[in-house]
Amino acid sequence: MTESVGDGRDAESVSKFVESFAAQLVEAGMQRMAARVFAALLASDKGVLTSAELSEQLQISPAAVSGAVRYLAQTHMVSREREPGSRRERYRVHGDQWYEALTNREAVLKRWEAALREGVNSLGGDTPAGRRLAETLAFFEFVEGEVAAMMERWRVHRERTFGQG
Amino acid sequence: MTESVGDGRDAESVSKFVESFAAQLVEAGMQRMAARVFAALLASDKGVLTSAELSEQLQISPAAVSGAVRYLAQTHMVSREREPGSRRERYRVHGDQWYEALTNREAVLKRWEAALREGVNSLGGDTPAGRRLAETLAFFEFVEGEVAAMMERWRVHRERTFGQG
DNA sequence: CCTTAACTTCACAAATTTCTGAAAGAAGCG
DNA sequence: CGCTTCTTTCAGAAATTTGTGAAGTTAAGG
Repeated sequence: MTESVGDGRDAESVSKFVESFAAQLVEAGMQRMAARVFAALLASDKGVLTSAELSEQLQISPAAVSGAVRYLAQTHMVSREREPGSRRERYRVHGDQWYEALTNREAVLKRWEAALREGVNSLGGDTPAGRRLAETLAFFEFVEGEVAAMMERWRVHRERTFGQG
Repeated sequence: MTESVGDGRDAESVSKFVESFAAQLVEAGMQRMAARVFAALLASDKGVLTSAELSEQLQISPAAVSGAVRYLAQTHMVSREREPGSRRERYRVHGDQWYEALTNREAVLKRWEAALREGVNSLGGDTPAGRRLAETLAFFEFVEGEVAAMMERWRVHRERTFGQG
């Protein structure tokens, strides 16, 4: 029998996964603590952990958990719940919702598009640079539409492969 | 008539675009100098600038240009050329190639997938957490395939909209 | 209401990243 | 071949980011 994290899983394996997956997320630009918290939730039994559990499992201060969760909630990677009749908060990864958060990046795309649109206007759509910016803008607009369709196909594919989990 | 950058475009407008677009890229995780260099190339007349031009236009040291270009070349966002018979190097954005660089991120996805696969193995595919990781892995594999198809559709769409630029 | 458990905010110390000037390294040109 | 011009590397100063302890805030439970 292996040592347990409290819910019966192998603490060593969990930690190893959490750290290596988090490292990849960090490399892709996510804040370190946010990445670790997210990975820990992914690897948890129910996809739910309390602030205290995260603090202990990851060996970080409650302040760090708070900051990480704020970021993750803002970007819709996790949701926060309050158990009724308790001041203990629980954080959850919701399969369906974080895929979208990860791929959509609506807000980011929108801001890129805004900057490009301004560029096209001020440089003029009839200059070589203006045309290049316009084409880039068109690319992002295209991608935006495609991603929506792709997520729909994923939902279908997922249903078929995993049943309605 | 507006002041010029040397090739006849309005220096003020160009700079404004470069800085605001670069700022968005930085927010999305790109290094600041790399983002500025890339934006400057996008907004340049021919999509080509020399090291010296970048250095002067962005008010940064040759060393900073060197570092930024190294990053951009590694990630295939720009290509470097050397004019034959000169030790002056030129850097170029190649419409077609940087779209792919931006969307593909093959290497990144592959590493995420590797970390997830290890997680599934060590936690066991029959545990709740293992199943969650397996589903996440399936999602990335799905996305990987979709992106390739999407880029193909973009090429067609682009051809129709902009002609064979 | 008052106590107390839990989360959040804040100021600061530590670590990391970023950019520069200077020196070293290529490569054309005489 | 050495000179000159351009690029890269490197060590360090400066700025930014990160995580913590401590104080502050909110709300449950007596």
